[in-house]
Amino acid sequence: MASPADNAARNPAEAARAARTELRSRQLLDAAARLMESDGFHGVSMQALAAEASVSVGLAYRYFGGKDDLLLAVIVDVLDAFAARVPPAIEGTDDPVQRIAAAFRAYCEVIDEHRHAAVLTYRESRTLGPEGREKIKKLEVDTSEPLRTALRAGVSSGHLTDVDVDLVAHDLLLIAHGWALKHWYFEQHLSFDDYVGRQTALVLRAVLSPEHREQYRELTGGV
Amino acid sequence: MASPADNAARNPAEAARAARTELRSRQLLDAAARLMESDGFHGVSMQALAAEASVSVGLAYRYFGGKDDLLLAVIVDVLDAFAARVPPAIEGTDDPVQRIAAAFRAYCEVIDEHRHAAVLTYRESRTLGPEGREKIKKLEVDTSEPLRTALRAGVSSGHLTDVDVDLVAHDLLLIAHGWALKHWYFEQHLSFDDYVGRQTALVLRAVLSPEHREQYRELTGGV
Amino acid sequence: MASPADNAARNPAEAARAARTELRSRQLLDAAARLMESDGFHGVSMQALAAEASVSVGLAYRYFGGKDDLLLAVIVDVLDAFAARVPPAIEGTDDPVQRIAAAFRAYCEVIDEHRHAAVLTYRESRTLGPEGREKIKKLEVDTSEPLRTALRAGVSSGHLTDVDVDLVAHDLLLIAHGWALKHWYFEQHLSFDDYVGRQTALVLRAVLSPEHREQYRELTGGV
Amino acid sequence: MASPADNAARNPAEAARAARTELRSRQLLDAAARLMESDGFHGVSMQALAAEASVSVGLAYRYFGGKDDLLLAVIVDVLDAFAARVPPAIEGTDDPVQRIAAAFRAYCEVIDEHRHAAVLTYRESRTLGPEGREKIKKLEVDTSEPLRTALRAGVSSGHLTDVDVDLVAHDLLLIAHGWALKHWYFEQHLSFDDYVGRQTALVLRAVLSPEHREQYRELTGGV
DNA sequence: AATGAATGAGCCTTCATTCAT
DNA sequence: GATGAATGAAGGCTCATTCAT
Repeated sequence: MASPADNAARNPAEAARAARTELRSRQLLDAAARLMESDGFHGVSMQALAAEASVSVGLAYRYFGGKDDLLLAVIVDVLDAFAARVPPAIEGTDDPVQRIAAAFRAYCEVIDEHRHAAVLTYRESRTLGPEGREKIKKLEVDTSEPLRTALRAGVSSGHLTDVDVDLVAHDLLLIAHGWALKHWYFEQHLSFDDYVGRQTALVLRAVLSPEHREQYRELTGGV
Repeated sequence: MASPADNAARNPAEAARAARTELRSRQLLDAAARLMESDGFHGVSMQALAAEASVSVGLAYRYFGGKDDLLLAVIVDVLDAFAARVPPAIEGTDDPVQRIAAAFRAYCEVIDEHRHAAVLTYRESRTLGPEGREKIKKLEVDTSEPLRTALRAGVSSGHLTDVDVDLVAHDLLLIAHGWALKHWYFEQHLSFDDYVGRQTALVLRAVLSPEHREQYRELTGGV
Repeated sequence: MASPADNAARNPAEAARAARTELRSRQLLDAAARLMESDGFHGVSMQALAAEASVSVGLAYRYFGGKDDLLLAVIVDVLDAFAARVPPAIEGTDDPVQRIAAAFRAYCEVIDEHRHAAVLTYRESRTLGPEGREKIKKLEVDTSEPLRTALRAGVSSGHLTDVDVDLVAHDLLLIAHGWALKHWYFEQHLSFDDYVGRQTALVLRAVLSPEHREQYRELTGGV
Repeated sequence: MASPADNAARNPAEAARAARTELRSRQLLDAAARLMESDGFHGVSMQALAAEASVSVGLAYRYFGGKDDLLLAVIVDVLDAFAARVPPAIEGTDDPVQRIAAAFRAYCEVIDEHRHAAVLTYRESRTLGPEGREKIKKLEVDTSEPLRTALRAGVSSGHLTDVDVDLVAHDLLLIAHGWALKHWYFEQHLSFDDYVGRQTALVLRAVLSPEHREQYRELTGGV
C-alpha cells in the first residue's frame, strides 16, 4: 500500500493536501498552547481557539476530536520534542558529566522554545482523563530516560557520588520547567544562558565526586 | 472601633458567633482545597463546594464573595501558613546552614500538610485576575524572605560559596513544591523524611563552601 | 418523618413552595407536550421550551434533568392519566361488554384531553434510551390491563366469541390513538362522540357472539 | 426531448449511467430507511447516511437535494409501493369482500417489506415542511382509494352493512401500520400470516352483513 | 444570618450544507 | 459526475451568581 509520502511524491495534489493538513495541525497546536498558557485550559473556548488558529470550529474537531484531545496533543507535542532533541544533544561526547550537562541544556532549550506549552504539563494534567494522564506519565518517564542513563553512567564511572538517580533526574526536570513556570520572574534578572549555566553549576557541585570537581571547573562555575 | 476579639472577650454571644464564623470559613477553605486539588478549580462547582462544606451556596458567597476570591483565599491560606511556620522554625539556631535546612524542612512540612492547596499556586494562578496574581506574587516573595536572609547570611559568613541567592531560594521552593506536584510519583518510593533529607543533602552539597563540608556531614549525607 | 403534605398542613410557606413546584412542573409538561406535538422532539429546543413554559432553562433542568427525561415525563404523564381514569370508568357496571365500551371511551377521552402528548408515544418512543423504552413498554402493558381483563371476562361469560384478547386490546388502543394521530383528518368530518360511538360499534360487532348481538343494539349502532 | 429510457435504448453508455444512477438512488433510499427507522430522522447524520450507502456526502445532495427531501423520498417510496402493489392484488376477483381482504393483505405486505420506512410516515411526518406534509397527505388519500372503492362496492352490493367507509378504511390502514409500529411486540407472539388473517377476520366480522357471514367463513375464522 | 430556588450567559459539540478540486 | 474538507449556526447543558423568604 502506498504511503501518503509516496503518493505525495507522485501526486502534487496529494502533497498539497498533506502540507495543508500539517499546516492546520500546527496552527491549532500553537494557538492552543499560546492561549491555554495565558488563560488556562478552561479559560479558552474552542471558538476563541479556532479563531486564533484561523480555522473553523468544526475543523478543530475534525483534526483533534475534542478540547481534551487538543490539550493532550499540545502536551505530547512538547514531550515529542524532548524525545527528538535530547538524544542527539548528548551524542557528542562519552563523558557522563558532559552528557548530563548537555541533556539538561537540551531540556531547557525545548522548554524555552515551547514555553507556552511546557507549563501545561504541570498546570493542566489533572484536566485530562485517567487514560490521558497515564499516557503522559509514560511519556514523561521515557523522556527522562536519557538523563537517568547518563546519571547512572556517572555514578558507575565514579564521576558522581552515589546519589539517588531518580531524585536528581526529577530535580533537573523540575528546574528545567522552572524556567517556564517562573518565567515572569526570571526574565527580568537572568538570560536563558545564565539560567542554564548557573543551574548546571549548582547541580553538578551537588553530585560530582570530590576527586572530579577540578576537572569540570568550567561547568561548576570555577569553584 | 472594637475588634471582634474585644467584643468576644466581653460578650459570650459575640464569641460564639465569631467561633462559628471561623469554623465555617475553615470548612469552606478546606473543602475548596480538597475539591480543587482533585478536580481543579473549574472542575468544582460552587454548589458542590458548598455541599462538601455543609453550608448553603448563599453563605459561601457571604463569606468569600465569589469563586475567584475563594481560590485566592485558599492560596493565601497556604502562604499564611508559610509565614506562620517558617520563622519560628529557624529561630532555634544562629548557624546559617542549620537555618537553611530548617527553613527548607518547614516549607516542605507546610506543603505536605496543605498538599491539596499547595499545587493550586502552580495550577490555578492563571485563573486569578491580575490583581490576585500580583497579591500572590508579593506574598510569595515575602514568604521566601526568611530563606533568602539565611542564604545571604551563609554567604557572608563564608559557610556557603558565592551562589546566586535568589536562584537557590527559588530552587529550594520549587523542590519543596515538587513534593506536592509529583506526589503521585514519590509516594511509592520515598517517605516524606527521606525526601526532605535527600533534597537537603543535595542542595547543601551544591552550596557549602569546601572548608565547611566536613562540618555538616550529617546534613549532606555523610559525603 | 413528616411528609411534604404534613408540613404543608402546618407550614404555609411549605405549602406555597409545594404549590409553586407543582405549577412549574405542570407548565413544563404542558409546554413540552404542546411544542413537541407540533414540531417533534428534535424540532423543539430547550430554550424554546423554557420560554413557552415561562421558566428559565436552568429550572427546566432542575425539574426534569434533561430533554430526554422531560419527554419521558410527558409520556408517563399520559400513561398515568390512563391508569387514573380507566379503572373508575369501568366500575359502574359488571357487564363485560359495557365495561369494554366504557374502557374504550375512557381511553379515548384521555387521549382527547392529552392529544398533544398522546401522539408522542408513537412518534418519539425511539428517541428514548433503552431504559426509557422499557419503562414505557411496561406502563403500556399495565395500562391496557383493565381492557384485557374485561375482554377475558367477556370471552369467559360467552358474551364474546373466542377472540385473540391481546390483539383486540391492541386494536382498541391503536384506534383510540388514531383519534390523535389523524386528528387533522377527522376533525373535519367527525365529532369526538361520533368517533367513539362508531368505533365502539365496529369493534363490538366484530367480537360479540351472535346470541348477544341483539342485547347491545344501542352500542353496535342498531344493526 | 428524449427521455433517459429512450437514450438508453440507443446508447449503451447512457444505459450504464442510468443504471448506476438508479442503483445509487436505491442504495441511498434503503440506507436512509434502515438508519432512520432505528435512530430516527434526527438521529442519523448525512455523513453516516452517505457512509451506509457507500456514497460521498456531496453525491447524496446531488441526488436528493437535502436531508428533508431524502426523508420525503423515502416516505414517497413506500407510498409508491402501495400504489404499485395494491391494485394488481385486487384484480383477481370481482367479489367486493375478497377485494377488501386482498387489498388489506397487500397493504400489510408492503408494510412488512418496508417496515423500516413505513413507521416514518407516523414518526417523522412532522419533520417535513407544510408542502411535504401536504404531498404526503394527498398520496395517502390516493393510496387508500382502492380500499375505499372496494368498501363502497361492498356496501352497494349489500355484502356489507352500511358502515362509515372512510372510517373503516382508516382503521384498516392503521391496523396495517400497526404491524410495523408495534412489531417489537408482535414478533414474539404472531407470524405475519397470523396477524393478517386474524385482523382480516375481525374486521370482516365487524362489517359483513348478517346474511353474508356464512359465505365468508374461511375469512372470518369460521365463526 | 442562612437558605436554596431561580436565572441566563456561555461553552462544547454536532451536523446540514457548500464548494474547490 | 464525484469527493470530502471546510464551515458556522444552533442546541443541550452547566454553573456562577442573585435574591426572596
